[in-house]
Amino acid sequence: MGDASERAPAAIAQNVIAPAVVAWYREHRRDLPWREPGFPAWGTLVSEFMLQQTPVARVIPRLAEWLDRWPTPGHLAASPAGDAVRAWDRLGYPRRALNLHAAAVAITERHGGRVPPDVDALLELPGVGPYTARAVAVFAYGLRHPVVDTNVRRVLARAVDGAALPGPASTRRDLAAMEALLPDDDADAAVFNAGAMELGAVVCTARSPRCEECPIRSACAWRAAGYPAHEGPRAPVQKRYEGSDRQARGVILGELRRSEVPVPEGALASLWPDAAQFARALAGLERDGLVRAHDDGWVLPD
DNA sequence: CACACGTGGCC
DNA sequence: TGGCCAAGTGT
Repeated sequence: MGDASERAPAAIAQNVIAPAVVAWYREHRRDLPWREPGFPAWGTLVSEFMLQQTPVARVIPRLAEWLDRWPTPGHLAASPAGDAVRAWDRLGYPRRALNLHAAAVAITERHGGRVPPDVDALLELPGVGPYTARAVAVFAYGLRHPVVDTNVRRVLARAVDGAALPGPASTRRDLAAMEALLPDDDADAAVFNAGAMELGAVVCTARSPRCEECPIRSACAWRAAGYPAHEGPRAPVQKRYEGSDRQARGVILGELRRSEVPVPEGALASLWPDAAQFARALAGLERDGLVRAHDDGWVLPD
């Protein structure tokens, strides 16, 4: 008896949620650069790197500059990694720039300069995890995979689980939950993935969701339950940034980005009041490959 | 699995 | 003001 009673809810959800999200997306999608027809797979990969934890609005101008300067993986691979870190500017988490450069080198050396379409090959690239690999496979190549980001996790938590917010992320469970809703057709599946992300980004938002505008409100388990408040473990609160090691790293790297010549360690140290913390931050940057020791001080990597 | 990892905008 | 949040990944 398990089969029918367990499969039925998923089948119903797939028949209701996906078509509604797809129809809504076709009507309401934002015009974003990476959604333009003919946008290259390389552009998709670059945009996904930039979008890892950085808001869309801040990514758009940097992405355009980046692709103008490095229109293919080969172009980026031929530049020093430090140039990538500089061009990354203030997008945050600068090791993403380093990873993107390393990915460009790997693509050039192992994939003939073409961004690979398979999830497994993408996962082997530095800085590419479960989200980015599937996003590229789906949005750049139209393959059928579930794509789960923070927006999708929230939509699923509400619409399917009836919870205000997602619990702790579990890649395996989250992918299975999205897979259960995914249309069979490749193209429909890709649009549904994009639509679920878009829905979470503009309607089913973390704070003040606009449920009146939601295309799946009639199927939403959270709504049916009366919008219960979040219970259970809260996501770990981000540590204070002021005075943190992260801020110290940011100050050091900012100075090196700005300079075309090696910066003496003393000059860097003068930028941070706590000497021990400065030393820790600099050592961490060196360990991450974001800075390199030079005869006359410190520089960005080659 | 928990935590480190930048930066800026919003309420 | 200060906490929360943003198309995650690596360890």
